[in-house]
Formats: sequence, structure tokens, C-alpha cells
Amino acid sequence: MTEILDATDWAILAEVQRDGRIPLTELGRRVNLSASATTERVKRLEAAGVITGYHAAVDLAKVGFPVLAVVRLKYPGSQHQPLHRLLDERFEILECLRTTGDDCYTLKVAAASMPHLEQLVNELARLGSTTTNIVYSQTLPYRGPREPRV
Amino acid sequence: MTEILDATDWAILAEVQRDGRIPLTELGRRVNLSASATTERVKRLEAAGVITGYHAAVDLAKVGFPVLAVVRLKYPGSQHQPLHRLLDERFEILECLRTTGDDCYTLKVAAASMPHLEQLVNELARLGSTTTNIVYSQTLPYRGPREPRV
DNA sequence: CTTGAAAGTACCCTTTC
DNA sequence: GAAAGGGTACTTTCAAG
Repeated sequence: MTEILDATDWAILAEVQRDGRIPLTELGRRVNLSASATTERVKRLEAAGVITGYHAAVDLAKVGFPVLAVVRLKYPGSQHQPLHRLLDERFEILECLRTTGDDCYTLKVAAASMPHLEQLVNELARLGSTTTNIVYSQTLPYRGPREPRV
Repeated sequence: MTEILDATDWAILAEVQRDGRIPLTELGRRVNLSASATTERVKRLEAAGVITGYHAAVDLAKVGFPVLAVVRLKYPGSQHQPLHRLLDERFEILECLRTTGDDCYTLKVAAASMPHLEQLVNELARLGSTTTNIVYSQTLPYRGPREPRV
């Protein structure tokens, strides 16, 4: 399951997580490799499923979703279909983690306004009991895994 | 604060969120625009801060962090420096949201093992009382904001 | 892993509607 | 103001060593 990564692989991962559009030539320069060797490594990481994709990050407030909330959902029984249907329909739900504990699901929800959030929470509340916390601020910039200190 | 986006802008955002490395020529084809017009739009979205960056997504388990947890931190008083120091040091903390409610912070933490997670939670517990939930699974693929139905 | 050549892509500038 | 077309530099890709 776990891939074996050397220091160069980790350096590549750090760079592409920081800038997903970095040219392979520039990436090679930064990790002290030729362009083609860099390409081969990146392709290997992609093929192995270490790199699962490249995504643009979008400012939620700037595109009309200034309200971000964490909603925890306590889900009675094991009827997961209604939730999955909701996830397919409501793209305001950005993330859904199934967790241990009383609250089976932790969701991250983006809304255009408080009434909009209220409506979303209402829909979720049909499935189970919800706990909602509005997000003041995201205190970290985008961040992914790093090489552990060995 | 909010930018005015037309349907083409939203189509561009959808594509670059799905594939952050899509060539501008191919992107133009998909949104029915010439390469240069596409470039101009993308540049505008970047300059306006709508697109905040491009990032590779990395499979946590594949790089040695098979344990993901949501830790909620109840933080007494307003001493935020100790937490920020911890965020600077511990890159296992992938995300940190400051929220309303009893638990001031909601963190997403990646760990190499349960003992590793325990150690991380111990460090957090020095700052305040913590509630930890292990993540079974991420039930959604990567997802960003979409054009609202008008 | 490196080098070197060919194809494709991005960028800048001018023209057009 | 926004989009299309053309020329140049850069990047990607694939061959061979």
C-alpha cells in the first residue's frame, strides 16, 4: 500500500503540492534532475496513485460562497443512501468524512448566505441530528503531507 | 469582494478544478474559446484572486500517513500563539479551521500510526481540551465550488 | 539518468468585430 | 472591451547513449 519514496520524490511532491502547474523543466532544476528524469518520476508517482490529481484552488468568498461551516451529522441506523443522494445533489457540500464517535459524519459546507446555510442544514437534519459550526477563518494555507523527519 | 462570473468563467473554473494541469488550448476547446481568449480569462481569474493556486493532490496512505483524524480543540482564553507555533512545527496538521461554538478549532490531522496520532493529540491537549475522531473514509472525491443554479 | 531533436504549448503583439 | 490570428520562446516528449 505504501510507496517507497526517496528524498527526491518528496522534493517533487513538495513542489507540485505548492505549485501544481510548475513546468517539468523548472521542477527538474529545483530537484537537481534533468527534465526527462523528472518527467519519469512524476509519471511514476501518478501511475502509483501517489499523486491523485491536480486541482485549481478557488476562493470561496470570491465566487459567492462567503459562508463556510462544519456540520457534524449523527446518523441513526445504517441507511447511507439518502446521504449519498444528497451528496450527489448538493455541491455546496465540499467534503464529507465518515468518522468514529457519536457524530458519524463531518461535513464541510459552503453557502452563499445564512439563509442558504440554514436550508442546507435543514436538508441534512432530515437524515439525523446535526451540529453546525460556522468557520471564522482558515488559519492555514493549503498544505499536504511532508517528508517525515527520519 | 465577490467577482462577477459568467457561464464561461464557471466552465473554466470547473475544468481547472477537475484538472489543474489542463493545457490552455484544450481548456479553450472545452469552453468554446480561442487559446488567447482562454488565457486572458484565466489570467484575470488568477489576478482577481478567484483562482488562488494550483496544487497536486497526494494520497495520504500511499505516502505513509494511513491515519486521518478530526481533532476539535477547545481553547481557553485568547492565547493563540502556542497554537500557531504548533501549526508551524507540526506539518501533520493539514488543516485548521477556527469556528464558532464550544470547540474553537477544528483540525484535520494525518498520522503514520496510532501512537503517532496519540503523540500529536497529546501536544494539542496541552493547549486545551480535545475531541478526536478517526476518519474511516473520505466519502467524496475532490470537490470545489460550482456555479449556483440561477 | 543525461543529452538532443521534433512536436506541441504558451506568450506577446497586432488586428478585427 | 473582448476575441481571434500569427510569430517566437519555452516546454514536453521520445529517441538514443
